[in-house]
Amino acid sequence: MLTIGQLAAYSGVTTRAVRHYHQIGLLPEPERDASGYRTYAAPDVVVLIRIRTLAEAGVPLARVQELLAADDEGFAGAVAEIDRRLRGEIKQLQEHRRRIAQLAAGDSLALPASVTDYLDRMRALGAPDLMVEMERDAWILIAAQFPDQIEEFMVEKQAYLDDPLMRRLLRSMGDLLAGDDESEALLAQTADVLAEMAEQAAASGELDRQDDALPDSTFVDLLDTVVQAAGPRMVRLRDRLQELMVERGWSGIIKLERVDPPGGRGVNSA
Amino acid sequence: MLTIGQLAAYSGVTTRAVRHYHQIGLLPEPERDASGYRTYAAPDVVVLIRIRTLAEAGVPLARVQELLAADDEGFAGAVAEIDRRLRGEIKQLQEHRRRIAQLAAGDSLALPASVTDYLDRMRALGAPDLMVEMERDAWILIAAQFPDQIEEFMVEKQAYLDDPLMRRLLRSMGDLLAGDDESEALLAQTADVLAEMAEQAAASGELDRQDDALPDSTFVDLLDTVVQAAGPRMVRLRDRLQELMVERGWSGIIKLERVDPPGGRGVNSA
DNA sequence: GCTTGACCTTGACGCAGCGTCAACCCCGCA
DNA sequence: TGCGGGGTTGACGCTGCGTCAAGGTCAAGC
Repeated sequence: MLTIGQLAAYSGVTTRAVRHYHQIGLLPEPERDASGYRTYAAPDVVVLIRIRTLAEAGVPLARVQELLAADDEGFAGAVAEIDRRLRGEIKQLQEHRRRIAQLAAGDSLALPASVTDYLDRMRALGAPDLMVEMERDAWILIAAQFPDQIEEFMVEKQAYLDDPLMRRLLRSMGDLLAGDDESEALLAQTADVLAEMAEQAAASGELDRQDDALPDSTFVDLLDTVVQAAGPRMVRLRDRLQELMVERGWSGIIKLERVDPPGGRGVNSA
Repeated sequence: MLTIGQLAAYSGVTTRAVRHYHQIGLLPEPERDASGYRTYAAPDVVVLIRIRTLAEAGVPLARVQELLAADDEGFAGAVAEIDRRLRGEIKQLQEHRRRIAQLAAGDSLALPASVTDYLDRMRALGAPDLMVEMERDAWILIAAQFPDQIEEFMVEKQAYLDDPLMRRLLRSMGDLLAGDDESEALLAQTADVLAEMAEQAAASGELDRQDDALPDSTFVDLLDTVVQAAGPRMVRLRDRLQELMVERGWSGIIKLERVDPPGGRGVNSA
């Protein structure tokens, strides 16, 4: 007669494992001796070695019983299925390796290379850090929402960076954010550039495509909160620019729409 | 402002996952609105997308925080370590596949091919099923205990099967087990064969090697319980044969030892 | 204003396969 | 008889959530 420790030693498992197998009903509870110890004999060792053999081959405990009782045919079928599962798990882990290698290769977290290229170029053209970070967060959201279209978007955006108007805008924004406070003249100048870009976008028909790309108004709201997250100063700046844009006949910043300017035309009505 | 469901949808995870991340402190708990709902904004979506990106690449949640905060160098190091882990898991699964393929290829559970070959040959030579099953279980125990020596043992055992004495023993055992009851004549005949084999083993020095191979007397006891598991009839048979063997100057069956026979010599003293 | 259905809340169990205490009992030896 | 090294049951921990359970809330249609 064997104690649980001896059984475990002969079978090459731990005592904890044996008790676990009892608990899940894989191994029947044996007789107890006078003091409550479980008592085992050779057949238990044999069964336990079989269980261990299967478990070490990756068979889930829940299926071990079935396999122990299976005939040759059933056994072969079950084994084939378990092998399929193992292959699937291996493929998944290999996919994990691929992804993590990509991350290590410099993909900013959650952004494809095309977007990080774009952001790098913005920075190189003098865009202030705060603005680049806002762009980055916005593009993380967009890339998650429209993963299939992100590459087209980037082609378009890269083309924009060649436009002298965009260069001027980036410089203006840089100037605006450089000091602690912003001058009205600088704000007006920035708004002028923005308005001019809006006209150009309207002329090229881009505004219509924008409506297709961003049909979801709540998503636009979400993008808007990126600005809020950038801090109160950025919000104030955005609000001021929006006011100035309305005077120039445009509402919205993320999603532009033509509006009637209040009061006169281009006149400072504040 | 977003609810947890909207946050989850934008980030591509489940609400349950978001709450889980709160629970483990991976994502800070946000403000609540008047009715106790969690309220989120864009930065939460951004962080959550980053978390998902890492998690989908196989980074354990416990390390995600660290990776989000890491600089390029630390990030690369951590990624390398995670890749090592993934490689290890893949290797383990491949090992599982190898083993399960072996099992499917016909290895009886927990026994190498050499032993199943031996058992098959025993059966072919007319050994009764009950005896072969006892042998099988005994060899499962031995193979688990002495995995490195099992092949040598089998070479020796296979040689035995060529011995005419062993053939006679198998036939005798078959005859003994064939009926419901066993005749004294058959028992005596079987004991004679056993005694002759013992003499032969002693002459070839095999008994000494047996002492080296089975130093553990408790292991011999364990092997003995294999007989008990085969049923009361087998136990009775074994006991009777042992008595007869003692008369012929041998004790034990699994581990033979020379003894003084009681009373006369080869005379039926029962 | 009331119902309905979708969404929110906290809390808790479940999964695989045990590892690892904790608190207590039992056995053999000096 | 005391001690040290076993044994026993019970329960929590780990990973990453899924899935009830039992409500409270919100928006919309009647």
